[in-house]
Amino acid sequence: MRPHDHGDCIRRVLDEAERRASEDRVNFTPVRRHALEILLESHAAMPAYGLLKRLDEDGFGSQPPVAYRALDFLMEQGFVHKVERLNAFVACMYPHEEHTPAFLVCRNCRSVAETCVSPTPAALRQEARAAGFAIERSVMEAEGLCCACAAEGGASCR
Amino acid sequence: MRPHDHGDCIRRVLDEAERRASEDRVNFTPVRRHALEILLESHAAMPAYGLLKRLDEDGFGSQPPVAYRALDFLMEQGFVHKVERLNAFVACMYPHEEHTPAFLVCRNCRSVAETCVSPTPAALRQEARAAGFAIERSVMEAEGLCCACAAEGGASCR
DNA sequence: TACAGAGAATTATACTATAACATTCCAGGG
DNA sequence: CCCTGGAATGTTATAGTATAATTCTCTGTA
Repeated sequence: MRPHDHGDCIRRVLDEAERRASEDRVNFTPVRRHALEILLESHAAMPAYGLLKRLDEDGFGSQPPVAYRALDFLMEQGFVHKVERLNAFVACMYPHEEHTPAFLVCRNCRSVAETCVSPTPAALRQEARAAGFAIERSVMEAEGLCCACAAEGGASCR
Repeated sequence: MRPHDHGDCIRRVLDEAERRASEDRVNFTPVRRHALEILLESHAAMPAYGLLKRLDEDGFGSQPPVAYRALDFLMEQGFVHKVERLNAFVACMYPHEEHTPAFLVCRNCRSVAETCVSPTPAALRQEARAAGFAIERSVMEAEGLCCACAAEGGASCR
């Protein structure tokens, strides 16, 4: 992850989410909003039970469905992606555009850099067409070492 | 998945795995081999506990590590991939070549068509370079409807 | 024989996710 | 005003996925 004004980056995404939610007339309830805020705090992927713990601490309830419902909503709206490789979740950095998310997942610090590979790479589209397969969504996940962790020889970067 | 001579397809992959294993002097033990055979029986993704059940029925033990150890080995050797989206495993159709696996996962029948998108798509490689991220492995997963299921209007194809 | 290393067995537990059903709350129609 | 239907939430229970930790058992070799 490159250095950036994280406060600004949070605000920008949150504003966009707010705008989109009211535009689409979907119910951006407190628990949903707070879940998004928590995920926006860092660019690391957060497991569902980590999110649940935070939500519980902040008074939103302690049972798994609390977290999973919020996550389902946020994913449907495209505000959050699941990083399958980690069974964990990250706030989307590009909530304003249709895209095929791609993740650079650091195996050391679990930071996740999201980038758009848009649209689906031609090679895959072509394979799908040849097989008569109708792609509805797709994702790419790459695992490796982020810049910071590589610099520290694999030690933690946080 | 297109129709194909599945018996031949199994034999081909199994032979190749056998050859590679003896070449690399890795220990292709009975449980490991049998796990691969089970996964080769179909192109659908099999969950770890489904594999475990089969291994148990065939007398290889009933505890989770039985399956996970075999799977770890097979994945290390590149004979098997994990389909993260499904938390399930498929035998690799291209064990003879270095590749970035890509999966076309049918959301209806769970069949998995593997294809190579080789090497990592340029767009992602470039993003990674820009971020100073060192990719060690990557995978693509697309979800949608396979040919057969689409033809049946979304009903089961098996 | 003694030892080292790989693989396997065993036991226990941690983590991830969903099913199923009850309750609350609020907007829109009668 | 009531009531009703849907969305959201609360609650309890359980299903499914994965790994930790320890011990055992071979087998090849010094």
